[in-house]
Amino acid sequence: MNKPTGGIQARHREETRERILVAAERIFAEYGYEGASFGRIAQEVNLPKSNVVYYFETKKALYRLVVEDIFNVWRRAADDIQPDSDPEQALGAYIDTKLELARMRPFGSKVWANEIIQRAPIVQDYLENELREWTDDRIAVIQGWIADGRIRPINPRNLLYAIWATTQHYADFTHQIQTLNDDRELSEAQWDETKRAVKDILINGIAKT
Amino acid sequence: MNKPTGGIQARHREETRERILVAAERIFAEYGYEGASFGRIAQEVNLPKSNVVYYFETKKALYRLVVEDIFNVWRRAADDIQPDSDPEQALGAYIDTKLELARMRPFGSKVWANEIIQRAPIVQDYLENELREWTDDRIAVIQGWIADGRIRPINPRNLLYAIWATTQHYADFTHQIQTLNDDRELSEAQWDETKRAVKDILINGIAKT
DNA sequence: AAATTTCTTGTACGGTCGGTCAATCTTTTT
DNA sequence: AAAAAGATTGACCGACCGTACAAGAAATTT
Repeated sequence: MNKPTGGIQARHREETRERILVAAERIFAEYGYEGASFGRIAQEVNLPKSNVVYYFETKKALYRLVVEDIFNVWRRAADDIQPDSDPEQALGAYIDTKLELARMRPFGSKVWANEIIQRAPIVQDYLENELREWTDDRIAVIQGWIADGRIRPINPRNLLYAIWATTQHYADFTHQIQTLNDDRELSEAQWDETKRAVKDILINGIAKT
Repeated sequence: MNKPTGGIQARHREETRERILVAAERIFAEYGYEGASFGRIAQEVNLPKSNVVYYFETKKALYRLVVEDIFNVWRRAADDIQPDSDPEQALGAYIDTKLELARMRPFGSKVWANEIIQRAPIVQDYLENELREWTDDRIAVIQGWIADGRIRPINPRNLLYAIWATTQHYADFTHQIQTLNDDRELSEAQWDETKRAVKDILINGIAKT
């Protein structure tokens, strides 16, 4: 299906689609599903509205691609949570990666948050299948760590939620955090400190004494 | 300004305003600011659209009242965080109250989340003033606890964010949590377990060893 | 180079929305 | 009971939105 480079047209097509997807992620994040419009997205990428429609057919289809993408990125971030990993190391790396994603892909996170807040009208099937399965797997791993006495017996589900909540907070609530940081973006040093502190708080909560 | 009971009209007025506000909180939460409409809110309370408009003039004004309300409820929840409180007790009570609010007022939390995600187009002044001041006060208290060696030296700001993120997650992501709970609401027992687990994870992260 | 496919773009349409307005009804004030 | 103030409601308007469509331009295939 994938011609090596494709003709001029095929290459251009992919570039344009990608540009639109990036813009759409931002617009959906900042205006919500209803508030976002083809018009605004088109303006963002300097194309006529009808051209954007040509590439993605419907608003819903475009939105779905954006939501699925961030979900898959997050899923990959937890690949290292395995039965034979060192718990503190694996969870620490997971937190680091999630925070890195909060920084680099804040709009995707916001779109996801919006979708869930509104009861997943578009991607409920994703939750029922991929997310549920994936979550149960991770919980089983953590359960195993507890059974082996490698971490304190905390509720794995609530631990996972705490990690998701805390890491995604730095994406979804960026604006609030910046306002409380004298309206300035977090500096490199502040991000490092955040990673340190989040791991400190969450992982200290599970480590064997 | 407050006549004891007011006439029939005044009492009815307050009742109607309150009914509309409750409905609006839900509709704004589930559809977002743009997705919510006077029409939908009116339908919810069984009134003609023009009557709802009569009471609140503009959509923005109605929305603002909803957002300010949840903010004030949250603010009151932290009254016990004082220099001479016992840190673990005070933070534990704060977490309990925030989780109770996540359960009882999930829509308010969702509206707030939406507003922040979209960069606070309506209540930015609130963030710059009330929120900033209030937050700095709480941070100063926690800083004091650390200076007195009553808790481990964690970054107070990140601790506060972790508490907000984790507690509000149970409101904002209710739908995801329910989906991962076999599409069922959390039971009384599960809420108790959640309170226990969240305090366990977060407070264990700060306690002196 | 002719035929075909893909892309670009302006126009138009049916629908919804926030908000206005005037007519009517109800309550309160005088 | 007359007058004034407040509440209810349906009709309406201009703006915007998602989407369909047609016609031409560009690239690809034959």
